[in-house]
Amino acid sequence: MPTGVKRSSYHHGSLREALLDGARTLLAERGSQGFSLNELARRVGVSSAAPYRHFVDRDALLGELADQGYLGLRTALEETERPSTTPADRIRRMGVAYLRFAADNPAVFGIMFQHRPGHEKVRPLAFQPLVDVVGQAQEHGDLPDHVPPGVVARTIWATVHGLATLQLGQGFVGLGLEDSTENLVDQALTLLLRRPRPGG
Amino acid sequence: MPTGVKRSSYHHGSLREALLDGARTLLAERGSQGFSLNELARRVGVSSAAPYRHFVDRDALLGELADQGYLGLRTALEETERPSTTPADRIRRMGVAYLRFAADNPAVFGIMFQHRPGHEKVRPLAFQPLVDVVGQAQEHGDLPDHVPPGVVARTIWATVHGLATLQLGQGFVGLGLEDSTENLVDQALTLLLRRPRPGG
DNA sequence: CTTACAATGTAAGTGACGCCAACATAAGGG
DNA sequence: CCCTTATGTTGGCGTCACTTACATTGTAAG
Repeated sequence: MPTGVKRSSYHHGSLREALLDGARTLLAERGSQGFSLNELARRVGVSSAAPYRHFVDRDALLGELADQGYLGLRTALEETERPSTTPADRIRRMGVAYLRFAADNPAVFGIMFQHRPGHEKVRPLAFQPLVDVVGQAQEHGDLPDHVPPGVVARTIWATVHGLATLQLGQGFVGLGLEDSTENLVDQALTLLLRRPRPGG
Repeated sequence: MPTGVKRSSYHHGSLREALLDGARTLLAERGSQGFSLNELARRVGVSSAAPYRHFVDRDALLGELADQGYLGLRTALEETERPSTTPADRIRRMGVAYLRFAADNPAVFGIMFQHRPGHEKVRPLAFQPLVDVVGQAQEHGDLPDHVPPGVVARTIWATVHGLATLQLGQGFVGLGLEDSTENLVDQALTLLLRRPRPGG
């Protein structure tokens, strides 16, 4: 039964999924600060105590959304694969995809990177695609290979993650450096990658 | 009159400063999520309505702490100056100072980079020392000079900021890449700076 | 000095919040 | 069919941010 639709029976039928779906849109509207479990229950058409049958508390629900966010981020990074391009280009596309994901899901992105125990399990999954491509870029000569790929990937991740969080928090406003997402990523990664970008 | 000390007179005398001081320690204990204006008022020994004589709402108080945080971050970056070292080394020390600031003031750091209108004025102040040193590093040949210093500084900032936020959120846990703050910054900036670090 | 006023405190209350305990209803297996 | 378990509801607790009306004090003009 879809979110927000009145039900006739006492039991909802698929409340857990309805809560997760409703939480995503409520988060998009109100942000992670303004998110309210009571309002979510109200929208789904259920009492304010019902969600506690499916999630131990508010943080457990948000944590589940974060876990799903890691999977979504991973597939977003994986989907940057294209036939016959260089690893360096793939890294650029991953960076852009990362910023896009953050811009499209700002609240979930924020929750993903607050410290909540348990995320150490699922976060490496989103990190792995980058490590793989960095290894390829090292073989291809686009990145120094005297450093383990994990360390290089961590640096690239930090750079892209920093761009994403600063952009979300309007960190670049007021510096006189207005740029598009693509330029932001390009200018940053050009300093890290050894070869200049093919298109410029 | 210091925080938490009982007063005899009806008026506090310096409530505004006492609130800001108490807020810093309360934030350190509870984090920005668990921070409560009521508890702050209780600790300072004043009614829960009193803070509203000095701050329009909770966010205004936190915003003021964020503004002070920008000034503190700026001085932390400025204090990395040493006689007779290279600009590249100065950049490394700035990076370490940035991570230290974040680790020492995690809640304030988090508040600083959430989007709150007004911070566009004071944030460039903390950004400026880095821009200056990047310009020197370009003249010194440690960074490419065919790109404006602001753009290079933005990339370095993003990298260091990413390291800081990921470290705060335990982002590197579970990756099998445990490192000290100094190593984290060194390994990242070595990829950005052209010359290898003198010590290694 | 007094008296008016502005600044700064309190008390009490509002609606929303997260969460809990006790109870009601339904679903499903023996 | 009945009994257990899962999954809802009602009502309530304590806390929160914030407001309104009132109390107290510092200050400065008459």
